[in-house]
Amino acid sequence: MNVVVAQEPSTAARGRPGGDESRARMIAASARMFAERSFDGVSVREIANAADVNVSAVSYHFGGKRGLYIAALEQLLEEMRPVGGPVIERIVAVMADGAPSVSALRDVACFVVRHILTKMLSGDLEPWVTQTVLREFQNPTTDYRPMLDERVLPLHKAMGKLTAASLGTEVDAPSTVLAAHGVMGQIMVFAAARRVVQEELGWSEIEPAQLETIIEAAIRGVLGALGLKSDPEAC
Amino acid sequence: MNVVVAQEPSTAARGRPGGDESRARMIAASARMFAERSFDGVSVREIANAADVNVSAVSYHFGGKRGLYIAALEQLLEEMRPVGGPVIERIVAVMADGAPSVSALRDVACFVVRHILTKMLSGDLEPWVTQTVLREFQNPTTDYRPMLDERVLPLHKAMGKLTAASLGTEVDAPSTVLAAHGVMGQIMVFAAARRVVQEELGWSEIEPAQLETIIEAAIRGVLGALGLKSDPEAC
DNA sequence: ATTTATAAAACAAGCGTTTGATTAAGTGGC
DNA sequence: GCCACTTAATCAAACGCTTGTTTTATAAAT
Repeated sequence: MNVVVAQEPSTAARGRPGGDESRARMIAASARMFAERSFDGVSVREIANAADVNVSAVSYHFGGKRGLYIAALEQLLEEMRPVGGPVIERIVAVMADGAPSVSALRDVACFVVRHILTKMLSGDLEPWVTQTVLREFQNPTTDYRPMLDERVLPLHKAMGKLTAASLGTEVDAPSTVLAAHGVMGQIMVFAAARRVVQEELGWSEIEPAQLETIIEAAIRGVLGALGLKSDPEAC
Repeated sequence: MNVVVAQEPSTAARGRPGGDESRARMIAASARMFAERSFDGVSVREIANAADVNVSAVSYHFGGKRGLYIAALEQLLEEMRPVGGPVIERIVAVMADGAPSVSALRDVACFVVRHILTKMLSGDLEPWVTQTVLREFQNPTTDYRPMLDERVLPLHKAMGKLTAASLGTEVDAPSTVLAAHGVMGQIMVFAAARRVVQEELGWSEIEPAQLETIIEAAIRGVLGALGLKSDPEAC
């Protein structure tokens, strides 16, 4: 996780410096631990050790363990922005000019699959970031509500528009919403099952060649599910 | 979760009775709690309260919290048997007579989708049972290894056979394995996202009519992804 | 002198497990 | 049939440890 330390404005701050760095280290260390072991599986002392701060720093800077947890989620939310943003923009753009052609729909569908899988499976995002998203998707909680509201559902809305245009159904029809979920399922399953896939195919890492194989398989499936000509080589 | 209490043989046991009932109640209460809040999020005292036993009963009967945890997982494993078993049998059966026809492949694919979704989304399995499976699929752990080895991977192997026959690819080719994952993703996404789907479509419960709508959408998507004629009404 | 941050120590609460006593059953001798 | 003994299960209390938070002192800056 890349954590940006806020640059102070030119007016000098008073007091002992270093709080920004400490807060950043605590957020970075804890975000990963919370993602991997969830809230109760991580102790304040472990976070403090990993972040190289005193154990009381968590209460001092964040008001307590839960405050740090919320701060870490907000950081994750920010990290997720480049995943769905471009997809939504591309889908909205292709719809802007009236009913898009089959060719245009295929191009968008190909882009969607390629972009999301590249973001999720290459080094851009750590695996546990996508794990956190998937867990929230599966079991929505109050804590992660913004993740759902601001990242997942808008992406789903956009996918619904692409699906409606491809299948010739109404955007808000249940069959469209469900088909869009099916399409997302075909993409997200590779994030969810990345370790299982690696084990089954004997891949120690997902290198660019393997990523391309996954993208191609996913494109074929998604085009097929959308009723578009499923020939990924044309992408 | 239906927990069966072992019937004692005709020879009477010595000692105070009731241990079987207490163990069953502890397993049932804890399985759900572990699924919802994972191991560290549940305390022995909470389990004891929910199961109406003394707190020391966990250590007495199971050797401790972790022993109970393992026992609960084994129970879940048993619960999952009727989900994948019939699917594997059906796929194996259709392959037994050489290359199946497209019509036969469609029938099997329809059955697979209908069976799995019916098991997962109707009252047959509690939502948190499927949540546990999905969590293990996403983040395989030592604890859940049998769930993966004995339930999930065999089902995936069978799905790979169906996929290879449908797409005309080699069973063990990476593209087949990945396409099979895509197909499973299209089905499992409805278990994973059941709460999100309910919220989006305004469904308070997934009644039989809604379940049928989901099944139909999933069948259409799966048939499309498998390159089979995607007309679910023919199922 | 003030403000901000850090550190060590302590606190109260909860944790999982153990201990010793009690209860509820069955068994065998008389 | 009654009683003593054995076995299995349950109970309340206690234990040692870990938890998140607070307190007080110290350090580093303006």
